[in-house]
Amino acid sequence: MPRADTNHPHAIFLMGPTASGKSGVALEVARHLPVEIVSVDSAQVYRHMDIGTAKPSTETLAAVPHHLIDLIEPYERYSAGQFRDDALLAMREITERGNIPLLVGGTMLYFRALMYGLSELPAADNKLRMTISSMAEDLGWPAMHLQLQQIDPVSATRIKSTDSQRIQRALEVCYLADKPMSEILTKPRSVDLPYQIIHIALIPSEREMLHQRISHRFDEMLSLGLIDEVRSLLDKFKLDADTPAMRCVGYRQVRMYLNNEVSRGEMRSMGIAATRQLAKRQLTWLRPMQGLREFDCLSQDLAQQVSIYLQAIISDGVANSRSRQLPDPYLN
RNA sequence: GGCCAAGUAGCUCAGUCGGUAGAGCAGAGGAUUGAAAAUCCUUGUGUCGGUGGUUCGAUUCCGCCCUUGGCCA
Repeated sequence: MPRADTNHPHAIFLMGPTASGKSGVALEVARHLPVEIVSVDSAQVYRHMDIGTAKPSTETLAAVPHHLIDLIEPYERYSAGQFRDDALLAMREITERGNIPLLVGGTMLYFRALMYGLSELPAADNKLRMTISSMAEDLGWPAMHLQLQQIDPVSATRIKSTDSQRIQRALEVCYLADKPMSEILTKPRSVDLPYQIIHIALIPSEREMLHQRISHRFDEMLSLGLIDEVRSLLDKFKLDADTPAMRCVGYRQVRMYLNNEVSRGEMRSMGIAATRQLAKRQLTWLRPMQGLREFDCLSQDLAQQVSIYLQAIISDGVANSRSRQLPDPYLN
């Protein structure tokens, strides 16, 4: 469990589902506190993917320092482990400048990786993944699950035989490490997060309202030229359906439309539905977290509320004590 | 106005040779360790358009009406 030392500098975690207004809140906070923003977003790391990822405008990026945006090309791959390294480095540099790191985003696995660390698992290996995928194509994933059962029964019990992605990862880890993945997971993780963290969550009091915002926002993206953005992406890079970048919400559906797999109307409703489902999964991460300060993202003066709250805590010098008591979700 | 087809879950539709019904999608809940905006799990009671008739029993068969398509005038 991360131990908070009051000598440690502050850092702010601003978490919330898509379309909850995180960016607006962050900007308001930046007007009152010496913060630099660290994006916690697995889609905004891609260059050339601006409209569909709701990336901050160039003016905003110029006005307030932002980090971990536009890191890689759309054919490249990012990861939770890479994020953890990048974020810790950015945070250190920010505090060395005398500023406060403000981590803003909706990729909850990344937040978890920061808060609780990651086990020392081997990184992804493209060649091995391709080998496993082509084997799975011949034999089917249930057979691959059986294979996992041979080499790592503990993981095979935990992972469903239908969960292709986790079966692949587990096999990959077992082969690369030459031991069962489950064995590595039992070793203690090093959690080195030398900050007093202030946890904030933006939660909608009414789901229906968030849904309305989501569909408005998707239409807005379309009118800002999302389709052209995806088209030029596909022209430039030859991305197939299962590259990580093309699995992003919106991009996947527009790609299907450009491929004549669905009509424009279907593309729109599928994109909106995918965004709603994303928001639901993000809320599922947030719900059981203890020690969060929650704000209703539908309230009119949300940005002011959060900003005032943060100014009060930071001038006190001590983060709220509850935020130090987050239980480790990996221990049960 | 006449003929034909269709009206079943929020949507698209299956089905019941008469014993009150089930898929996909959407929605809801959950899981989540280097792809995570990913991947996966759980979750289906609805005047079967209305009304009258036949029948022990009608969403199912018959009559009439309503609505929506299409064709003919």
